[in-house]
Amino acid sequence: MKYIEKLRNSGLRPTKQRLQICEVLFNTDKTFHFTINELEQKIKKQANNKISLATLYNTVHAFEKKGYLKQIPINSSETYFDTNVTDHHHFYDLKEEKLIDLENSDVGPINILKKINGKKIKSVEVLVKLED
Amino acid sequence: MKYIEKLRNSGLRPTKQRLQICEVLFNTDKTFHFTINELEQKIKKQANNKISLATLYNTVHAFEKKGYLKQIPINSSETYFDTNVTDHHHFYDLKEEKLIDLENSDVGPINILKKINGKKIKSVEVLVKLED
DNA sequence: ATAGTAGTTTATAATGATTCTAAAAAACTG
DNA sequence: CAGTTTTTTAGAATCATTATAAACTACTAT
Ligand SMILES: [Mn+2]
Ligand SMILES: [Mn+2]
Ligand SMILES: [Zn+2]
Ligand SMILES: [Zn+2]
Repeated sequence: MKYIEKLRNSGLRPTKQRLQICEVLFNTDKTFHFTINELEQKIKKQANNKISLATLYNTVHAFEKKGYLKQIPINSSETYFDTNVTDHHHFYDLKEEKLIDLENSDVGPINILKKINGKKIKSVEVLVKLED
Repeated sequence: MKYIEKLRNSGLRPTKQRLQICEVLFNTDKTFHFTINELEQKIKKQANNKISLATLYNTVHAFEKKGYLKQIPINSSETYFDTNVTDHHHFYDLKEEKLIDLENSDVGPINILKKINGKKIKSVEVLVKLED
Protein backbone atom coordinates (compact mmCIF):
# COMPACT_ATOMS: atom_id res chain seq x y z
CA MET A 1 0.00 0.00 0.00
CA LYS A 2 1.41 3.32 -1.04
CA TYR A 3 -0.28 5.32 1.71
CA ILE A 4 1.17 3.39 4.64
CA GLU A 5 4.44 5.26 4.42
CA LYS A 6 2.72 8.60 3.98
CA LEU A 7 0.69 8.06 7.12
CA ARG A 8 3.62 6.76 9.15
CA ASN A 9 5.76 9.68 8.10
CA SER A 10 3.01 11.94 9.37
CA GLY A 11 2.89 10.24 12.74
CA LEU A 12 -0.48 8.71 11.96
CA ARG A 13 -0.98 4.97 12.32
CA PRO A 14 -2.03 3.43 9.03
CA THR A 15 -5.35 2.03 10.07
CA LYS A 16 -7.84 0.36 7.76
CA GLN A 17 -10.06 3.43 7.93
CA ARG A 18 -7.34 5.93 7.15
CA LEU A 19 -6.06 3.88 4.24
CA GLN A 20 -9.54 3.67 2.84
CA ILE A 21 -9.99 7.41 3.16
CA CYS A 22 -6.63 7.91 1.43
CA GLU A 23 -7.74 5.71 -1.45
CA VAL A 24 -10.92 7.68 -1.95
CA LEU A 25 -9.27 11.07 -1.57
CA PHE A 26 -5.89 10.66 -3.19
CA ASN A 27 -5.91 7.63 -5.48
CA THR A 28 -7.20 9.56 -8.46
CA ASP A 29 -5.79 11.69 -11.23
CA LYS A 30 -8.12 14.58 -10.66
CA THR A 31 -8.34 16.54 -7.47
CA PHE A 32 -11.79 17.38 -6.18
CA HIS A 33 -13.86 19.20 -3.60
CA PHE A 34 -15.97 17.50 -0.98
CA THR A 35 -17.91 17.86 2.23
CA ILE A 36 -17.72 15.36 5.07
CA ASN A 37 -21.11 13.99 4.14
CA GLU A 38 -20.17 13.58 0.50
CA LEU A 39 -17.07 11.74 1.63
CA GLU A 40 -19.19 9.45 3.76
CA GLN A 41 -21.39 8.61 0.77
CA LYS A 42 -18.43 8.07 -1.50
CA ILE A 43 -16.89 5.60 0.92
CA LYS A 44 -20.14 3.74 1.28
CA LYS A 45 -20.28 3.22 -2.47
CA GLN A 46 -16.66 2.98 -3.49
CA ALA A 47 -15.51 0.78 -0.61
CA ASN A 48 -18.88 -0.70 0.18
CA ASN A 49 -18.51 -0.21 3.92
CA LYS A 50 -19.00 2.42 6.53
CA ILE A 51 -16.64 4.62 8.49
CA SER A 52 -18.09 6.49 11.43
CA LEU A 53 -18.64 10.20 11.07
CA ALA A 54 -16.39 10.83 14.06
CA THR A 55 -13.53 9.11 12.27
CA LEU A 56 -14.18 11.01 9.07
CA TYR A 57 -14.08 14.31 10.93
CA ASN A 58 -10.99 13.29 12.86
CA THR A 59 -9.15 12.08 9.79
CA VAL A 60 -10.06 14.94 7.54
CA HIS A 61 -8.92 17.41 10.16
CA ALA A 62 -5.73 15.44 10.76
CA PHE A 63 -5.00 15.46 7.02
CA GLU A 64 -5.77 19.15 6.86
CA LYS A 65 -3.31 19.82 9.66
CA LYS A 66 -0.66 17.81 7.82
CA GLY A 67 -1.31 19.78 4.64
CA TYR A 68 -2.87 16.96 2.62
CA LEU A 69 -6.18 18.76 2.43
CA LYS A 70 -7.29 22.36 2.36
CA GLN A 71 -10.41 23.91 3.71
CA ILE A 72 -12.10 26.27 1.27
CA PRO A 73 -13.35 29.53 2.75
CA ILE A 74 -16.96 29.75 1.79
CA ASN A 75 -20.27 30.34 3.54
CA SER A 76 -22.19 27.18 3.09
CA SER A 77 -24.03 25.05 5.59
CA GLU A 78 -21.28 22.45 5.25
CA THR A 79 -17.52 22.88 5.20
CA TYR A 80 -15.83 22.19 1.88
CA PHE A 81 -12.46 20.54 1.58
CA ASP A 82 -10.13 20.35 -1.38
CA THR A 83 -7.70 17.60 -2.33
CA ASN A 84 -5.89 20.17 -4.44
CA VAL A 85 -3.51 21.71 -1.92
CA THR A 86 -1.64 23.87 -4.41
CA ASP A 87 -2.34 27.60 -4.38
CA HIS A 88 -5.38 28.11 -6.53
CA HIS A 89 -8.69 29.90 -6.66
CA HIS A 90 -12.35 29.02 -7.05
CA PHE A 91 -15.59 29.72 -8.74
CA TYR A 92 -18.59 29.08 -6.55
CA ASP A 93 -21.79 28.44 -8.41
CA LEU A 94 -24.38 29.83 -6.03
CA LYS A 95 -27.30 28.00 -7.57
CA GLU A 96 -25.68 24.58 -7.91
CA GLU A 97 -23.69 25.07 -4.71
CA LYS A 98 -20.68 23.70 -6.53
CA LEU A 99 -17.03 24.66 -6.52
CA ILE A 100 -14.93 24.84 -9.66
CA ASP A 101 -11.17 25.26 -9.73
CA LEU A 102 -9.59 28.28 -11.29
CA GLU A 103 -6.05 27.89 -12.53
CA ASN A 104 -3.65 30.57 -11.46
CA SER A 105 -3.35 31.51 -15.12
CA ASP A 106 -7.10 32.22 -15.12
CA VAL A 107 -6.65 34.85 -12.46
CA GLY A 108 -3.13 36.16 -12.78
CA PRO A 109 -0.72 37.02 -10.00
CA ILE A 110 -2.08 38.82 -7.00
CA ASN A 111 0.22 41.15 -5.20
CA ILE A 112 -0.88 42.22 -1.75
CA LEU A 113 0.66 45.60 -1.07
CA LYS A 114 -0.60 46.24 2.44
CA LYS A 115 1.37 44.77 5.32
CA ILE A 116 0.28 44.11 8.87
CA ASN A 117 2.93 44.45 11.51
CA GLY A 118 4.17 41.13 12.85
CA LYS A 119 1.93 39.06 10.61
CA LYS A 120 2.86 36.84 7.69
CA ILE A 121 0.65 36.03 4.75
CA LYS A 122 -0.35 32.40 4.95
CA SER A 123 -2.55 32.21 1.88
CA VAL A 124 -4.23 34.35 -0.74
CA GLU A 125 -7.46 32.94 -2.07
CA VAL A 126 -9.89 34.35 -4.58
CA LEU A 127 -13.51 33.31 -4.54
CA VAL A 128 -15.57 34.19 -7.59
CA LYS A 129 -19.28 33.82 -7.04
CA LEU A 130 -21.35 32.88 -10.06
CA GLU A 131 -25.01 33.49 -10.71
CA ASP A 132 -27.21 32.79 -13.72
CA MET B 1 -35.34 59.59 11.09
CA LYS B 2 -33.17 59.15 8.04
CA TYR B 3 -33.64 55.40 7.86
CA ILE B 4 -37.42 55.41 7.58
CA GLU B 5 -37.26 56.22 3.91
CA LYS B 6 -34.57 53.72 3.23
CA LEU B 7 -36.60 50.97 4.81
CA ARG B 8 -39.84 51.96 3.10
CA ASN B 9 -38.12 52.11 -0.25
CA SER B 10 -36.95 48.57 0.35
CA GLY B 11 -40.41 47.32 1.13
CA LEU B 12 -39.53 46.91 4.79
CA ARG B 13 -41.69 48.52 7.43
CA PRO B 14 -39.71 50.92 9.58
CA THR B 15 -40.17 49.25 12.91
CA LYS B 16 -38.51 50.30 16.13
CA GLN B 17 -36.21 47.29 15.96
CA ARG B 18 -35.14 47.83 12.38
CA LEU B 19 -34.46 51.51 12.98
CA GLN B 20 -32.36 50.63 15.98
CA ILE B 21 -30.40 48.12 13.97
CA CYS B 22 -29.92 50.72 11.24
CA GLU B 23 -28.55 53.16 13.80
CA VAL B 24 -26.03 50.67 15.06
CA LEU B 25 -25.00 49.42 11.65
CA PHE B 26 -25.11 52.48 9.46
CA ASN B 27 -25.00 55.61 11.59
CA THR B 28 -21.24 55.71 11.72
CA ASP B 29 -18.40 57.02 9.59
CA LYS B 30 -16.49 53.80 9.53
CA THR B 31 -17.77 50.56 8.13
CA PHE B 32 -17.17 47.42 10.16
CA HIS B 33 -17.45 43.67 10.37
CA PHE B 34 -19.68 41.84 12.78
CA THR B 35 -21.32 38.58 13.74
CA ILE B 36 -24.93 38.30 14.83
CA ASN B 37 -23.83 37.84 18.43
CA GLU B 38 -21.58 40.87 18.34
CA LEU B 39 -24.49 42.85 16.96
CA GLU B 40 -26.68 41.64 19.80
CA GLN B 41 -24.12 42.83 22.35
CA LYS B 42 -23.66 46.15 20.62
CA ILE B 43 -27.38 46.83 20.70
CA LYS B 44 -27.61 45.90 24.35
CA LYS B 45 -24.97 48.49 25.18
CA GLN B 46 -25.53 51.21 22.63
CA ALA B 47 -29.31 51.23 22.77
CA ASN B 48 -29.63 49.77 26.23
CA ASN B 49 -32.33 47.35 25.25
CA LYS B 50 -32.74 43.95 23.72
CA ILE B 51 -33.83 42.76 20.31
CA SER B 52 -34.58 39.09 19.96
CA LEU B 53 -32.07 36.92 18.15
CA ALA B 54 -34.76 35.88 15.68
CA THR B 55 -35.29 39.52 14.69
CA LEU B 56 -31.56 40.11 14.39
CA TYR B 57 -31.20 37.16 12.05
CA ASN B 58 -34.28 38.16 10.07
CA THR B 59 -33.21 41.76 9.73
CA VAL B 60 -29.60 41.08 8.89
CA HIS B 61 -30.64 38.64 6.19
CA ALA B 62 -33.24 41.08 4.87
CA PHE B 63 -30.60 43.82 4.71
CA GLU B 64 -28.22 41.45 3.01
CA LYS B 65 -30.81 40.61 0.37
CA LYS B 66 -31.38 44.32 -0.24
CA GLY B 67 -27.64 44.87 -0.61
CA TYR B 68 -27.13 46.90 2.58
CA LEU B 69 -24.89 44.23 4.05
CA LYS B 70 -22.52 41.66 2.68
CA GLN B 71 -21.66 38.26 4.00
CA ILE B 72 -17.96 37.58 4.09
CA PRO B 73 -16.90 34.16 2.84
CA ILE B 74 -14.86 32.66 5.61
CA ASN B 75 -14.80 29.44 7.59
CA SER B 76 -15.47 30.48 11.11
CA SER B 77 -17.90 29.15 13.66
CA GLU B 78 -19.98 32.28 13.18
CA THR B 79 -20.98 34.07 10.01
CA TYR B 80 -19.39 37.47 9.47
CA PHE B 81 -21.18 40.40 7.91
CA ASP B 82 -19.80 43.62 6.53
CA THR B 83 -21.37 47.06 6.45
CA ASN B 84 -18.96 47.93 3.67
CA VAL B 85 -20.85 46.76 0.60
CA THR B 86 -18.39 48.11 -1.93
CA ASP B 87 -16.17 45.62 -3.72
CA HIS B 88 -13.21 45.06 -1.47
CA HIS B 89 -11.06 42.35 -0.01
CA HIS B 90 -10.00 41.13 3.41
CA PHE B 91 -7.22 40.07 5.64
CA TYR B 92 -8.25 37.42 8.12
CA ASP B 93 -6.06 37.23 11.19
CA LEU B 94 -6.27 33.56 12.09
CA LYS B 95 -5.07 34.01 15.65
CA GLU B 96 -7.21 37.00 16.57
CA GLU B 97 -10.09 35.78 14.39
CA LYS B 98 -10.44 39.32 13.12
CA LEU B 99 -11.18 40.73 9.70
CA ILE B 100 -9.37 43.73 8.26
CA ASP B 101 -10.36 45.56 5.11
CA LEU B 102 -8.06 45.70 2.16
CA GLU B 103 -8.53 48.58 -0.22
CA ASN B 104 -8.73 47.70 -3.87
CA SER B 105 -5.52 49.62 -4.33
CA ASP B 106 -3.86 47.23 -1.89
CA VAL B 107 -4.64 44.32 -4.16
CA GLY B 108 -4.89 45.66 -7.67
CA PRO B 109 -7.38 44.75 -10.33
CA ILE B 110 -8.28 41.11 -10.72
CA ASN B 111 -9.20 39.92 -14.13
CA ILE B 112 -10.89 36.54 -14.30
CA LEU B 113 -10.13 35.04 -17.67
CA LYS B 114 -12.06 31.79 -17.44
CA LYS B 115 -15.76 31.88 -18.32
CA ILE B 116 -18.48 29.43 -17.39
CA ASN B 117 -21.24 29.00 -19.92
CA GLY B 118 -24.46 30.69 -18.89
CA LYS B 119 -23.09 32.08 -15.65
CA LYS B 120 -22.34 35.65 -14.71
CA ILE B 121 -19.75 36.75 -12.20
CA LYS B 122 -21.50 38.14 -9.16
CA SER B 123 -18.49 38.99 -7.05
CA VAL B 124 -14.76 38.54 -6.83
CA GLU B 125 -13.39 38.42 -3.33
CA VAL B 126 -9.88 37.91 -2.08
CA LEU B 127 -9.23 36.52 1.36
CA VAL B 128 -5.71 36.83 2.70
CA LYS B 129 -5.07 34.69 5.74
CA LEU B 130 -2.56 36.01 8.24
CA GLU B 131 -0.48 34.10 10.74
CA ASP B 132 2.23 35.21 13.16
C1' DA C 1 -60.33 57.42 13.72
C1' DT C 2 -61.57 52.43 13.17
C1' DA C 3 -61.43 47.94 11.44
C1' DG C 4 -59.23 44.88 8.75
C1' DT C 5 -55.02 42.83 6.88
C1' DA C 6 -50.55 42.03 6.03
C1' DG C 7 -46.09 42.25 7.97
C1' DT C 8 -43.14 41.85 12.18
C1' DT C 9 -41.40 40.42 16.61
C1' DT C 10 -40.64 37.12 19.97
C1' DA C 11 -40.00 33.05 22.88
C1' DT C 12 -39.26 28.73 22.11
C1' DA C 13 -38.54 24.48 19.59
C1' DA C 14 -36.31 22.14 15.88
C1' DT C 15 -32.48 21.36 12.91
C1' DG C 16 -28.13 19.99 11.58
C1' DA C 17 -23.19 20.31 11.30
C1' DT C 18 -19.60 19.65 14.24
C1' DT C 19 -17.30 18.29 18.52
C1' DC C 20 -17.01 15.67 22.74
C1' DT C 21 -16.96 11.44 25.60
C1' DA C 22 -15.69 7.26 27.09
C1' DA C 23 -15.49 2.50 26.20
C1' DA C 24 -14.00 -1.08 22.91
C1' DA C 25 -10.79 -2.23 19.33
C1' DA C 26 -6.54 -1.96 16.89
C1' DA C 27 -1.72 -0.84 16.27
C1' DC C 28 2.64 -0.64 18.02
C1' DT C 29 6.81 -1.83 21.10
C1' DG C 30 9.80 -4.79 23.42
C1' DC D 1 2.65 -12.33 23.96
C1' DA D 2 1.88 -8.39 27.50
C1' DG D 3 1.74 -3.70 28.09
C1' DT D 4 0.98 0.80 26.23
C1' DT D 5 -0.70 4.17 23.17
C1' DT D 6 -3.56 5.44 19.53
C1' DT D 7 -7.74 5.01 17.09
C1' DT D 8 -12.49 4.01 16.20
C1' DT D 9 -17.10 4.31 17.34
C1' DA D 10 -21.91 5.14 18.94
C1' DG D 11 -24.08 8.19 21.03
C1' DA D 12 -24.51 12.56 23.60
C1' DA D 13 -23.57 17.43 23.76
C1' DT D 14 -22.93 21.85 21.69
C1' DC D 15 -24.14 25.73 19.30
C1' DA D 16 -25.19 28.61 15.30
C1' DT D 17 -28.97 29.04 12.63
C1' DT D 18 -33.78 28.38 11.08
C1' DA D 19 -38.65 27.28 11.78
C1' DT D 20 -43.04 27.88 14.31
C1' DA D 21 -46.89 30.07 15.73
C1' DA D 22 -48.93 33.33 18.76
C1' DA D 23 -48.94 38.21 20.12
C1' DC D 24 -48.09 42.63 18.39
C1' DT D 25 -47.53 46.56 15.12
C1' DA D 26 -47.73 49.19 10.91
C1' DC D 27 -50.29 50.20 7.12
C1' DT D 28 -54.73 50.69 4.18
C1' DA D 29 -59.24 51.54 3.12
C1' DT D 30 -63.20 52.89 4.59
MN1 LIG E 1 -13.72 21.92 10.80
MN1 LIG F 1 -27.06 33.16 7.09
ZN1 LIG G 1 -9.99 23.57 -5.60
ZN1 LIG H 1 -14.84 44.53 4.85
